[in-house]
Amino acid sequence: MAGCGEAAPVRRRRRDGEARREAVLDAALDIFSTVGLHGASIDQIAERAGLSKTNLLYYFPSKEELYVAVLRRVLAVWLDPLHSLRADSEPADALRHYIRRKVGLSRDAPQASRLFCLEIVQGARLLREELEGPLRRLVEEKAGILRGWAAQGRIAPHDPHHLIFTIWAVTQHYADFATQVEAITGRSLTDPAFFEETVANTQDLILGRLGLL
Amino acid sequence: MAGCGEAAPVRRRRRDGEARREAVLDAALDIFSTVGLHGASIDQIAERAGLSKTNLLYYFPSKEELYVAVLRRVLAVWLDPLHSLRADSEPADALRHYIRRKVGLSRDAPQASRLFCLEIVQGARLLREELEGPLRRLVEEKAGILRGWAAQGRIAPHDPHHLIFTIWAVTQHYADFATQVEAITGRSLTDPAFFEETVANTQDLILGRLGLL
DNA sequence: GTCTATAGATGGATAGAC
DNA sequence: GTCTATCCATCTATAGAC
Repeated sequence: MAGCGEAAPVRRRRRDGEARREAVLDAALDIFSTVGLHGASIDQIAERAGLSKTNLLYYFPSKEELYVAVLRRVLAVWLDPLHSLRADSEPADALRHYIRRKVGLSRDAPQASRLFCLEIVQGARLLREELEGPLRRLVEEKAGILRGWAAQGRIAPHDPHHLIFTIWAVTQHYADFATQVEAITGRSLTDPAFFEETVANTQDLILGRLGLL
Repeated sequence: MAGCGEAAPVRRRRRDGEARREAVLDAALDIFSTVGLHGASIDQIAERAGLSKTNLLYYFPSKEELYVAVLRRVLAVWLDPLHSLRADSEPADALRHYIRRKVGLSRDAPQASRLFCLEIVQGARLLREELEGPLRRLVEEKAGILRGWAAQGRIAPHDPHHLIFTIWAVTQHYADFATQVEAITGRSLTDPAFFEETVANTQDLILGRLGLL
């Protein structure tokens, strides 16, 4: 056991493997969100990430496991803004802020939104437990806050589930259906004026519904 | 050339071939809307339609042409309700009716909505001309009607594009994200009470925004 | 960790008989 | 119009050298 150290392989920067995994996840998001799970090939993803197919399979054991890894990452980002709805906030401010963040995500992470959309539309085979467990609980908690505000007369009576779905539907539409929005209006969220219009329109819609305008 | 008639092949009911094509299109909609273009195999579609793979390829020359045929059929259904927005209607009635029809489509033809969604989310490679041509013109016409109503003071000032996108986003959400809606609420549009709630909620949202409540 | 080579399976599409 | 047989491309995943 003497003489260890000399024969050791070149040591790259620590966490280099982690960076490589991240690169693969980024590339996979790109591709999966454009052509779906079945339309993507490992080869294609590997090429975009700058490594070989075989090498990619060293980091992720199968295409499906890579896909799920990307999905989990996306879901975390996607759920994050909802946490900012707190019982002790001013309802109008909190909702304005939430809507702005959601539209911001549609602008800054449209691929994440699209991948999530593809998975849900196709039945969420690989995400079902996440939806029925953590997501359901989170929505229930936030619905409780909305009901509380309504009971205190701070916002108009309404169905909190439908309200939340409405916010999701409208804000994500500008990412998921960006192709259509652009075909019809010639504009997209990367245009700052269009972004602000979209935020304002959605805020007016929701706050109006709750008697906050 | 004498004696014709005896040797002729058994003549099936007229338009039998057409019925066969329809069966294939139905099966293809089922499958494509669940697993996407690339996730579907001709074999699978043929089996569901009750014929062989080779035979299917007799009716449709390739998988992609079959896919496009299904898409065109879907788009026609999808656009139809918008035609009912007419300048000579009463704004509140016309919008209520339009929203009810759209939610009705989400209940009765969710697969069509999902297939359309999948195609748009993935960039509408095979539908782009349809979007930039006919759809864009149709929306422009209806936006004109909304602007007219606003100019006459019959509805509040607003951006007609965003208004139309909002209606689409919310109504289609209940078809496209039905999995998520069901995971969270345990309910779906096939439940008549939930259907009516959804219609009423969307109508209130839109009519409220236009000062019609 | 990265490579070459290849196994093993699927699936789109065609040829040609009936 | 429908069938059998088959070709050929693609793609996932593994084996094994370095």
